[in-house]
Amino acid sequence: MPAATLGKLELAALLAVARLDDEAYGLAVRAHLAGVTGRDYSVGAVYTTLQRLEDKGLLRSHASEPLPVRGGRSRRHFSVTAAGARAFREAERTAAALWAGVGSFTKPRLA
Amino acid sequence: MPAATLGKLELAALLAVARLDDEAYGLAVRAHLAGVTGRDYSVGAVYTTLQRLEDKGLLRSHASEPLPVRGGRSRRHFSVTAAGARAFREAERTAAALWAGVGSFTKPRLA
DNA sequence: CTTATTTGTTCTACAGAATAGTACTTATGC
DNA sequence: GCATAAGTACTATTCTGTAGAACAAATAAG
Repeated sequence: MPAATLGKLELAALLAVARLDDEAYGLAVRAHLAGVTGRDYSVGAVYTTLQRLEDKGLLRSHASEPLPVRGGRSRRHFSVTAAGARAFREAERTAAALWAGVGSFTKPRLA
Repeated sequence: MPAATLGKLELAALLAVARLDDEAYGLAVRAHLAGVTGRDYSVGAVYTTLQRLEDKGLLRSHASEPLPVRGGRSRRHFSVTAAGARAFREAERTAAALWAGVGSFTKPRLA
């Protein structure tokens, strides 16, 4: 199976992990998503999505050592797998095709 | 309600209608989607989506006169409403923000 | 040391979107 | 009238989106 296509939040989360790189853990991803999409996803929404991506083999995770700061408990760090990178590029191609030609389409013809 | 965000197929269908303009009816949209996304959506998938968009007020439709060709029955033509155009632009902004900075990200760091 | 506070993650549920498949309708062509 | 083509509508099932509360672990406070 060609991994079917990613959902929108899934894709956004995948990109977030890729970008955050070493800092890619649950709450950080959530914060990043808030910045990028302009909306506030619930904690559950984010973790569920990350979990699904890992189940699909697009992400992998490992627990970090606790940090010596207040509330500094162990984090679950995510990273993109090879399959994840592929899915990512495919999504990129599709998105490009989708939006191609509509660049100057800021004023669609209304009925 | 801020119209919630559009699903991926919904967005693709909205764009298809906008582009096809006068030729935006069920099967044509379906064909366009196939070209753009590279995958074959079932007939049902397309109509269900278009219907949803109309229910949300992002599209409107009207029946055309039957064409004098074999099988040329009346088509249901769709067009983008003002609300649809707004949704469209908002999706465009979000997509831009999402992909911004990942342009040269064709080779994500793997774990 | 006992409690409060902070950061982080897991669990449980449900609504909505994606998607397929089949049936139904209306034209034309013989 | 009957076969065929082009379209659309209906029904059902799975997957994704999304929220909210519960749970865990670490340090700061008193």
